[in-house]
Amino acid sequence: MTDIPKTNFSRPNQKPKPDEEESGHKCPECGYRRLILDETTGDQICRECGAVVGDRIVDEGPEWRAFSSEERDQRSRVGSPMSVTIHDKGLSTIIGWEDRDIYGRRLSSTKRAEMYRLRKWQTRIRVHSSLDRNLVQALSELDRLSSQLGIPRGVKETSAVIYRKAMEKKLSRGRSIEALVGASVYAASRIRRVPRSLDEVARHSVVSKKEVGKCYRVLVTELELKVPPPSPIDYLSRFGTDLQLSGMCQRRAAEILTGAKTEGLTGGKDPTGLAAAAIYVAGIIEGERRTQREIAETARVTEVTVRNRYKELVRRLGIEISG
DNA sequence: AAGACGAAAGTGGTTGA
DNA sequence: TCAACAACTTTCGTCTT
Repeated sequence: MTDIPKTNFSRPNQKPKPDEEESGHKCPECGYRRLILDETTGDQICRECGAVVGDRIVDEGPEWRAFSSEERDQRSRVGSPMSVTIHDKGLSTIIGWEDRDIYGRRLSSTKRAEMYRLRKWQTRIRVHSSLDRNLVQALSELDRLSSQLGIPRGVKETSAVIYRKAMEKKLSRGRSIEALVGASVYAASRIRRVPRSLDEVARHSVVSKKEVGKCYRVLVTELELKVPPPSPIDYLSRFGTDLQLSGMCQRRAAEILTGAKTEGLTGGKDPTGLAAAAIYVAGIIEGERRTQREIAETARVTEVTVRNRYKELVRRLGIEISG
């Protein structure tokens, strides 16, 4: 009756202790070895606590190519590249509150009055409608969620676009910002073929999986989003990186999955489970064996699923494995 | 001792009457 | 709306390396 519950490491939500050997480097914030590189920003993002660490390359966004001096003049940089993830698309200038000029001298009274007027208008214009206030909140939630999920910048931008479209269609009425942002992120990650599962999104959100799912369905139908069915191949690079597998091994896994698809083994099956199984088999073939438990944990499925899928793959594709 | 295996029962989502 | 169903999970005892 009073049995102490046994530790079961196959539980998908079981967190490894800090300092335990995991993939990636150690996060200075939380101690987990869950740092992953966001190629688009060069940031190291912790998949555990969402901390952004490492040397950030300042604003490496598009510096336009110029082929003539006129072009150079026209296109020389002013400020950061425009981004839809900033509520006013990054075009605003913030007027400081101090009544001093850039040299620290006090301003004349007429100048002071002018600055006061400017500031007043700025606050009115910048966040002038409830629509904008909603966006400000949504985009900060988007920031948080996408950094926790380790989502690349491009996907984040797509999420922001989807969210804006949802706002235009007034889909935000009666729905929570968090759920709508979660749904946008989920949709965007699938559209851009770096899928996160509904589970993963919901795990880092304050709203339930059910609600995110409901919002997602609304988004798809109302915005007529073209969302491709998730392919197990899309998961390979993420899982492969987490498990520190070579590119060769990942390619082998992709081959196996392609074979499985032509054999009709993929229908109705959990794509993450299939990807996990393919990685298991590929690991053995390429001499980079990972245990079923390790793979199950990174793919967030159970060992049993990995086993069932890989047995099926081996049997139906006639793959010989040794060891 | 860790990893792999498979049976059996339970769970949540989809489908079709 | 409900039952049947397939896929997946949980749990656990056993075999293999």
